[in-house]
Amino acid sequence: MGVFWLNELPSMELPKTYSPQETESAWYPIWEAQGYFQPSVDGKVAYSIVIPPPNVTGSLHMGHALNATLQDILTRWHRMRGDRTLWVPGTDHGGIATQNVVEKLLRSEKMTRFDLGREAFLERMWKWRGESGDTILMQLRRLGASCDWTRTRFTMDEVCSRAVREAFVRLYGKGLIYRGPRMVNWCPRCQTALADIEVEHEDRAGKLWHIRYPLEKGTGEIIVATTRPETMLGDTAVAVNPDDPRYASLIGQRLRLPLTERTIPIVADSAVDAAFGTGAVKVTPAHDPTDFEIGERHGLAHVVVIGFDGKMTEQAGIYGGLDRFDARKRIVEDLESQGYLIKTEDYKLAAAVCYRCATIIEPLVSDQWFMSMKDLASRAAQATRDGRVKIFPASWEKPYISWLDNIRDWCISRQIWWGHRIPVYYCPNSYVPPRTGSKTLADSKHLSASAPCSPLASVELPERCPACGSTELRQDEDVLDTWFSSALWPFSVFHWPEQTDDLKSFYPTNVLVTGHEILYLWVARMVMMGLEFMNDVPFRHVYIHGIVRDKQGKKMSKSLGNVIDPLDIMKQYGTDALRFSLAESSIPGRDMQLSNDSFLKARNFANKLWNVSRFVQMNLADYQSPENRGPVSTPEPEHLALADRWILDALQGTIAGVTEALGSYNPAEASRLLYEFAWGSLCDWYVEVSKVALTGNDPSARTAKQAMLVYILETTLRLLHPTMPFETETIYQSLKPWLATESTHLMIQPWPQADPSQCDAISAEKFRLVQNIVTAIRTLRSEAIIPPATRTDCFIVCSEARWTDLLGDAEVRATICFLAKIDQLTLGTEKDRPAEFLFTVFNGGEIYLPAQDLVDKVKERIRLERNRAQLEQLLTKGRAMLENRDFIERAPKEEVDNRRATLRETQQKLDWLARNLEGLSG
RNA sequence: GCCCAGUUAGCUCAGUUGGUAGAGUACUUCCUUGACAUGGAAGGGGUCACAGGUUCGAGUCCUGUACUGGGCACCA
Repeated sequence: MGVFWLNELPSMELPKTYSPQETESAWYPIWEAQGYFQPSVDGKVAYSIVIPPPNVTGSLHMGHALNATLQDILTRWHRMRGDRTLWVPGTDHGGIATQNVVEKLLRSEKMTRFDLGREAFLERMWKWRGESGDTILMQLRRLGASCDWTRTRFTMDEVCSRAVREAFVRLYGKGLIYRGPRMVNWCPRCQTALADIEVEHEDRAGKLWHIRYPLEKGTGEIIVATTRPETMLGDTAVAVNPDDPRYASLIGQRLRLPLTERTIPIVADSAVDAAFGTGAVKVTPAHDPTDFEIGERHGLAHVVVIGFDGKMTEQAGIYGGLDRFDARKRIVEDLESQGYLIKTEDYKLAAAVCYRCATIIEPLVSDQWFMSMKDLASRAAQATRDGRVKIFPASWEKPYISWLDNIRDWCISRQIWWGHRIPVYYCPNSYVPPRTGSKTLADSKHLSASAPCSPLASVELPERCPACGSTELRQDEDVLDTWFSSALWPFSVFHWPEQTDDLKSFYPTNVLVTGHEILYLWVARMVMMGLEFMNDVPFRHVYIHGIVRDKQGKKMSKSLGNVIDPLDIMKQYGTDALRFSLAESSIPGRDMQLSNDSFLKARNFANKLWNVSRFVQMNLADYQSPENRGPVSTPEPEHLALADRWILDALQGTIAGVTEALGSYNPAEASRLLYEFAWGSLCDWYVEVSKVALTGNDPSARTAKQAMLVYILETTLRLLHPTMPFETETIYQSLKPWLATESTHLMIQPWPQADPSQCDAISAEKFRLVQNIVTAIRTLRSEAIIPPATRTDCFIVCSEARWTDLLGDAEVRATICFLAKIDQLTLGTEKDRPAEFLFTVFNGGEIYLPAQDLVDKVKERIRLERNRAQLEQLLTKGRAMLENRDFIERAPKEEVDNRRATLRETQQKLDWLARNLEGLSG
């Protein structure tokens, strides 16, 4: 339970086993209690992020975990950099999605929302949201999200609601919001209109029915094809292309509409593609957007045969009352039995479905609220064109701008109850829009024209109609699209329209972090609203991350049953491992497939970090941190050994690289660099090398190494903290006795600064040679199957003058001996080489392991022949290149020189090999 | 139909300005040595989807093809 041992045990030893569950639970409340999540008052510049508010429905899924992890990495990083950092959390009421959840609950009680009535239903909604609305926020805490919870918002709290009303009233006043009858996408299941962008297209198997429409007079006929035969009852024309010779003579004549008593005209319209099907189209103005437009052009009547409930209307005659799909079946049967059905084809169609419930959309004419988008959209597009809103990765800019350029007006009214009710009021003398589904187009036009009072848009509940003084005011029944309030989120969270300090300090925010699936639905609209109401963009950067997919590349979804629950991963591998894994997989511009391998890798990395920290700590017992050296002491240059200079150089590269990667929204690169440094450099080499000094009998060398280890580890912890906050904080606490600092928590330590003075390319190259020699010896031992426990002597012939000093250095020699399990290392010339030996080469010379009884001459010969074959291949390739005159003449001189050097090295190695092979046979 | 990505080791994926292809995992061999077997050392394994082109040189740049995924439009 918790990490109380940290506070209770004076030794502060890290437990032997890394168990994330124990170390992760304690820090969050401590950080929060310290007020670290709130913006510091003394930061130089503000840095703010506003969370994409998750719906109050459901709980944290992997997409949320990714989104939140990336935001938290940025937030923690900027906080460490000393910025006045704020991450605002909150939730979205989620409109239709949330209402659907509660309606489902009602259904299990055999009730509908209409049974309850609006008021009781909304009570139910609020109760439900009170019970489960904060679940996801608790889970974000669990993930480590360093949000400022004192600023938590909900899109339907009073602060946000007021902003919604204010925005609506202002837009209405400018004439940018209007109401009117239009053809909209209607979801018969959700019982509401949807915006175009809320309609998804799914490929579904369908049929194309060919139906014969006989001419009213004479014996001719026209064959039309349709995927929705039930709409034929609402046909008011058949259209053909004016240039289609097949039908030229028929234009203006009338057809008998099968199954009805009606006749309909044949009209010519250029929207008809003569090449498709029969070239003749049945026209149903009341039930199809294209037909609606044809109908407008030709003055065709609307015959509404499908109602808002998805059932056939009275106008559908004997089919009235049937569900639209049952009616389709019946109509096809009747057409067939009466000889009107010519043929039926299989047909693949992109069905328009509701993005919330996948029900097939019915295009219907209805009276709705719309928002004019052209002007707002072009300003938004301009903001990206001139760089005020930059999108990362930039490849999303083109589709984003193209969407804005081709925008159509936004249907913002919804016929649901959960949401912001439209702040428009009607008196008895004003036009009242027809209740959806009950009136036709013609009715509402009439009512609108004759009303003496105008509807009243008002932020606060008005007392009376300003025109006629009536106090009998009725509010509009519709609620706003949930994305309307989301669009105001970046400033409504700061109490707009109040000019609060927060609004002034933190708007515009620095970055919006989101997936590309809501780029248009949400991001574009925030930019438009920000420009409109704040006269500035809502964020400078849009960081678009990938969508989490499963191993088959499918989007994770409950219905597919392929979800990986982040809570399970946290339980199994730890939160830090989950975070690291998400960050490391988050390649810019690409969706990610998370596999168990990825979590495993991250968990093992966390474990490695834990253990190297234990190693450092176990070796600090006699170490006193130097005083008055600032928070972390860099060892004095004169005490630095080769390996120290090398790791400092590598650390500088890592600091610079990680900082650059985070700044360019590339957490995968940052994670990769940290993994490589921590594991590949620190653990694999530096720690091993340090054992020589730590176990040796030179106290000053020991102390210097201890200082180095503390410094390197502590810096690594800081670099890793934004990604793995819990583990790094735990380790940091255990390291505090040696830090010579008043520091409290790692979370608020400064981000490491790259220090060019610590770069040391020469030492780096020297150390690489040491690595090269050690690896060569290890390989040799492994190939010759010398057990690790067996120590041997080593004889080196170094033919590069520049390395002889290095290999003469006692410390370097001790290092090589330790790492390669060598007893006695001798430097000499070729003529002194031992008589019996194992042999290999490195980039600067020859390595002999004098090992008389270990040499099996036959095996050794085979081994060396194999090595020779490899080298010869390289040599042939290298020679061919250098014999190519074009290469010599055209390639950069440096490149050619490099090749020459490499070739010389290879040749030399080969010579040595050949000579030793001779020696072996002789 | 248009546009955008992707195609690299058995698997999951990196690869910045063109210069002899990398990681994790899996596999083989050796090792439980006082940080770590959730580990260490070494090794095998790749015509970088295909076909052209540019270039001294292409995984990387250009064109085309195939397949996969995504976005947009049409869909009577």
